Amino acid sequence: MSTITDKHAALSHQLKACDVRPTPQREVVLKVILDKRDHPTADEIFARVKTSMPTISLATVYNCLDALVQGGLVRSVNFERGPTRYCPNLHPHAHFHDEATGSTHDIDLPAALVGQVKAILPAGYDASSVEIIFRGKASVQPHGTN
Amino acid sequence: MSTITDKHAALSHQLKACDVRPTPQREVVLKVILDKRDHPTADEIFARVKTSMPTISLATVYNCLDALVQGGLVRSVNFERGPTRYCPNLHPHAHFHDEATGSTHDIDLPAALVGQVKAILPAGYDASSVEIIFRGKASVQPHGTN
DNA sequence: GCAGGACATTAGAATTATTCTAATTCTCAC
DNA sequence: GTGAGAATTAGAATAATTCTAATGTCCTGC
Repeated sequence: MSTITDKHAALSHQLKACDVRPTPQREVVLKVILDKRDHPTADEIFARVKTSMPTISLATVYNCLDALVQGGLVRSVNFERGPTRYCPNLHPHAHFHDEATGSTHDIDLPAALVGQVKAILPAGYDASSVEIIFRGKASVQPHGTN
Repeated sequence: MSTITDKHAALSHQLKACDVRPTPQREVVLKVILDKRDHPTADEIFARVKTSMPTISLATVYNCLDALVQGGLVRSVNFERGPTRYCPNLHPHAHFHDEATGSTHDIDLPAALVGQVKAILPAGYDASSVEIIFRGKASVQPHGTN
């Protein structure tokens, strides 16, 4: 039982399940996002992927990320003027952007609150998604991630 | 009573009240944001300002916008990968981004809901601001703005 | 009323993030 | 195994924003 092969098979399977055609590049991109769940930018992902796949190009990283977002395997988040960041947490959650450190924390979002927030929309508005972003100062570390 | 002078005096006063040193450029930038409250980008603001002040530079528009945001006279909003947009609505409100038309609608935010949303933050998190962004389809026009 | 220092403006270059292009290569269904 | 469609690649192109350095403007203290 090769661990490498198992991981590969698992990732490949996960991609297929989401209608994303599995390729080595997509598997590695997904893997690095899952491995270090710290909301990396495309550039950071590119750097990490290059260590195990030095021939990958930045354009491919962008393409893979788009495919993964489309397939619902990762979420993209944007803060202010900064570059897009990617997040493997698929539970409904808000983001807290720590202004002091620049780090991003996931905040669990109770289903009830999502309903209440969507309820403020007047008739005629049909929201497919809601994004809640806090900005401020955190005196705790993100739980296991960043 | 010159209308032009009155408007100028009013804008100048508004800037001073917010600790933003009044300059002709800042007044015109603020004026165009207040006149057409449609969440314009810096480029759009630049184009509008140039009609009344053809010598202004884009860098100045960015500087003025930063000053106005600092002074709390306008809010900046970011959607996905798009350019930053500016909003003169100072009441607490969420944004609805219509995916079909690309237009942005302000959604009034009840104070109670803001409290409930902030209440989901665990101890150790101190949010200075919350931004709520909906994405979806609107079958109504924004009320007077866009 | 005016000199001086701090702050604002300008044009253009530079930077950053992202997308596009066109040629090559890979994946999967048959 | 083959072929059609999709993915990858490197590099150029674009878009949004910031930086730089020179010049101009505002307002305080005299």
